[in-house]
Amino acid sequence: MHDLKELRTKPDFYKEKLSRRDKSLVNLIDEILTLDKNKRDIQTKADELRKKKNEIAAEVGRSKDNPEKMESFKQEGKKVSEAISDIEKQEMNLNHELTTKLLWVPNILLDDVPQGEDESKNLEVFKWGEPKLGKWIKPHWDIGTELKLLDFERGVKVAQSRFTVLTGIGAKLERAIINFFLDNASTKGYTEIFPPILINKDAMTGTGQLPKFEGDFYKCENEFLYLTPTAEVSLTSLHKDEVLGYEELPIKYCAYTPCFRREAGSASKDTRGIIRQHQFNKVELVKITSEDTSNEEHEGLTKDAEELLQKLELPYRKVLLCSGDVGFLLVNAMTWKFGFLPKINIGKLAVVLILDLFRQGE
RNA sequence: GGACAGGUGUCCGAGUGGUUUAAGGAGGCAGUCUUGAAAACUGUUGAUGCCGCAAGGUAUCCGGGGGUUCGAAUCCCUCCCUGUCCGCCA
Repeated sequence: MHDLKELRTKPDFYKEKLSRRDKSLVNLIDEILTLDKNKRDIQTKADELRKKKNEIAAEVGRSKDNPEKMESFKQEGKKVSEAISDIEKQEMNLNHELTTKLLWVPNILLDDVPQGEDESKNLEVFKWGEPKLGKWIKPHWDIGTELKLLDFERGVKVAQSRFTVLTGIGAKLERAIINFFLDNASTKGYTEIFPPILINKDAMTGTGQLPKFEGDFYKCENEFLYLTPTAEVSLTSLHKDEVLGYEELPIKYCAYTPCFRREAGSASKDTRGIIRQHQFNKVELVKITSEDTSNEEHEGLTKDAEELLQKLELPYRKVLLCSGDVGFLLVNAMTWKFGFLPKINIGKLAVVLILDLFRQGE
């Protein structure tokens, strides 16, 4: 969540930066500023009333020996309390509306993000290897089924469509890749973490997943827990509410978790095969850095991840996403387009500014 | 799932409805003493919002939320968390 005070002090800066994503965000900022003004007015009024309440309550205490006087103070106090209760309701509504709106303000993009509305303006920055095309080309769902690596029907039997069962070599391959990624990360100095798979609401909100993506997650009934959509949530929340010294940075974490997404609203998109699953496995790399080393740490992280593709001899193109294509939480994003299937992202790498999650230490 | 005990400031810890301030201690900071340090003594020391040019004022904060009351850390309800014991069980 953005700092309201910052936003109040330099609204034009925010408007300019945010309109790179979407012009309508300017209006959102204006709405927030108006709400903020109202909230502060109401709060001042409420403070005055509460002061009066405190004074009257003290008078009641002092007039113990005088029942008549005491009674009259009590009556007065009652009236003030009622007025406070009214105004506090307004205060609460305004506050609620204000934080909700604030949570809907996306992160500010870094300057190097190319301007553009859709993926046609994305910028290819690097290319590695050449895809080898042959007559034997088949879609992965055919190969997977024929070699008995993937079983789509039985996934439905156990769960639902878009839950796929990996069998035999397929299961072993999945496990091997996870191990390969984790081991590689360990040699690069990332501390391996095995986090909880269920995540509480605070962590989900702190990392910006909520309220924007509510509906995209699986949620436990009668519990305030969500199935993790990405290990990023738990890894960055590990240090929630902590003050970190510069000497502790950068902190480097890696984690394997299964990830769960409802993929609501994307019913007809990339449904075939294992591209867009409700449950998938991911090895996540996270660095917590100071602002001044952020860029070089990001570059290092990119390299660490890219090395895996090269070791696996997978040709790829590295693409910098444009302003219209960068996700809500991200300040910039690099994505790897895999082989000759231009539509498929095999990974996305981004600088994520988690505002409100860390306080800056001295 | 059941029973009990807890959750108070940077930390420890007192506080079962009221007189201006959440007692006291530790730690931190400043000072006195000392060649210097330690000890001792004295003083000081929270966060956040709002108003104000400022000095300052004011409100909120005792796990979260709600309620009772003129007044709540304190009483009631509810949820979360921690500990101990019991039951159940992949």
